Amino acid sequence: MTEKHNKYQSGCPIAYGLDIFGDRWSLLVIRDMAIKGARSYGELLKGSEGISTNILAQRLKSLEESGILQKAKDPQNGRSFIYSLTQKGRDLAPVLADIAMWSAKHNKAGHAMTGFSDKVQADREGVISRIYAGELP
Amino acid sequence: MTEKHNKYQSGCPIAYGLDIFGDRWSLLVIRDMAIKGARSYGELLKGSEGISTNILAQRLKSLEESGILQKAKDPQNGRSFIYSLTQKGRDLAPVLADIAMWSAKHNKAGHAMTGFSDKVQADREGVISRIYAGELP
DNA sequence: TAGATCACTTGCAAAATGCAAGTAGTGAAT
DNA sequence: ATTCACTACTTGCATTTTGCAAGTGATCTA
Repeated sequence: MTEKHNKYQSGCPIAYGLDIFGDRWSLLVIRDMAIKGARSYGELLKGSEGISTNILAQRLKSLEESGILQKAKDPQNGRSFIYSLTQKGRDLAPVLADIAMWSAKHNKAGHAMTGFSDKVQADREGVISRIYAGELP
Repeated sequence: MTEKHNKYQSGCPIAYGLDIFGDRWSLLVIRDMAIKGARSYGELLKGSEGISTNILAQRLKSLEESGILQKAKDPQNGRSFIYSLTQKGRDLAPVLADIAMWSAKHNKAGHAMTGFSDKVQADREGVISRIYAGELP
């Protein structure tokens, strides 16, 4: 795995993160894996608010190259692959948690998927440590 | 201020956040205001890793419409404006802090602007509460 | 009152995105 | 053994967004 994505490299830690997941879809893919337990291409395609298939393929490749996730053959089904977050990917749990808390506070129109916001607000640390451990929050 | 940006509206709290700041530049603008204390168009233009002027203008408008920041005339200088984060914008401090902590852990090549990472690692809560209060971390 | 500042806007090329359709390698059923 | 379906993509092309360079207009400054 090689670090790429250095298009905007500046040494700033915020910019480093954005260089990897600072686009419309990457964090949604990570969310689907971390929070919803999505593991296959098909699940991710259905999960991410209508991401198109070419963009999903591109993001998966890019996130794999950045060490956020890994791809393995499904031993149960030869035509399918299993995507899973690496520790580097699971370490983004606090970011997901804080965005959810921020939205819970500021999105007055929110209604769907409040489950995660609720869990985070009730027990932020517990949610984060479950994601760290590779479990569902 | 009207809530727009509902292009991808799904009700998910993560998607709500990404809808507002899920692009290459918005969080960098917010970072420059929250962490570096940037207040004018010119400072933001110089601060954000080479953002182009049309994109900066666009983002400032969009972030203002989303209630993240506000724009006021500079009473000292009639040709200049003062941009400042609203509480909604300052509430993103934990997100910035966690991205910085994540990068500190995973970006082995990092060197510039480690000051913020160091501060966050030493005293995350202090950094966040100073940003909440509108101070520099 | 001429020149510099500041905050943009405009025009155009280049890149990223979105959509629809197609492909390749299994697996399952006949 | 062959057809059909499933899974994970790839490809082509139109649309949208971005990036760069240059230009505009309203202050301030000398």
